[in-house]
Amino acid sequence: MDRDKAGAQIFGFFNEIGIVSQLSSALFMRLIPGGLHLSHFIVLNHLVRVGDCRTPMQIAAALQVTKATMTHTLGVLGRHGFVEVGPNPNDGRSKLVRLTPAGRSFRDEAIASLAPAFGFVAEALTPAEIQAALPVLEKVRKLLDAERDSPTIG
Amino acid sequence: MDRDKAGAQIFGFFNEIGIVSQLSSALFMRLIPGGLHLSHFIVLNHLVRVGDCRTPMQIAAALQVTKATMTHTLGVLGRHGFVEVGPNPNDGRSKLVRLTPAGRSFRDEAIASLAPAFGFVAEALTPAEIQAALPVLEKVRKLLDAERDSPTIG
DNA sequence: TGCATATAGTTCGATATCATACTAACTAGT
DNA sequence: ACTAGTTAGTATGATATCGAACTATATGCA
Repeated sequence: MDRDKAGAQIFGFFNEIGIVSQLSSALFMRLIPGGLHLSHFIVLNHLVRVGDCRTPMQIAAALQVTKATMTHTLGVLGRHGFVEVGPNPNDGRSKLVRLTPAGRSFRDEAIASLAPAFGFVAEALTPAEIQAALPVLEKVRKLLDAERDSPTIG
Repeated sequence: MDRDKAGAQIFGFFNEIGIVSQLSSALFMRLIPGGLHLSHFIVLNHLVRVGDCRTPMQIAAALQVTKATMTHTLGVLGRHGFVEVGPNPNDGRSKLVRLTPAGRSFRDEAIASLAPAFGFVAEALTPAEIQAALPVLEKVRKLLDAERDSPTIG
């Protein structure tokens, strides 16, 4: 049946994505200095890209983790001196996260030390190959995002 | 610089893969019956696909997790009655994992209940799109596998 | 045979993540 | 104002995963 074949194919597709994600995360964590976890680096990188003075909830939503996880992650980054969490003048329940100079330079150095390993992959891949896969991945991400917000099933 | 641009592009590529992996895992776990973790299901599915009577190490290597994790996962599956772990006649250090009928039918039912949600994505995606992305993902996986076995960096 | 090394699996401690429950503070409707 | 409901963040307990140390078995070499 067509539907079954499509199902099997999409299953293999997600399986492959999961494996690649796992392998790239493992490579990331082997190379990142200071034993920081990938998720910690991602928060630093996010703050650099979108600007700091975000609330924990904003970061958690952007990075698709729970707020409890974000509390934990910000605690780790704070203990490393990479972020500072202060009060939010606009909302007494909330807080504001700011990147410290140490956090910013750690992020920059981490990217520099990671670049060679991932450049190795980038060189083995043609730009055409990346361009073939990226739009599909983005489309899938949007589909999954939509499914998450308004489930068609359960 | 070309190299920097390539690095930025590959970074976005892996970032997108990570997000899709995370979202699809979350969707998976929302729908899988019985509160089983995705990793547990993956082991069941692996045993169905490659046949059982695998050793824990073989499964761990195929699924890219440590043997300690596999010990834990097989314990959970065993407590559910989905697998049985017996001695390995060929190697006294080792064991053999066998799927039980309950494990096999759980896997089948799980796939059936998962199919609609992922079929939703499959229908939004054209086969051409999947065929554009899959070979690239497989190539990246092989590159990362090779990098893991013989690191060019550190 | 006997010993050094390698491998399979387990155990243990640490950490990341989540779900749930809780507190504090904001918001809306009356 | 008050009250009900909502939202931000934290605390707690559970689970998945990993690395390192350990045990038992296997292998290779002298």
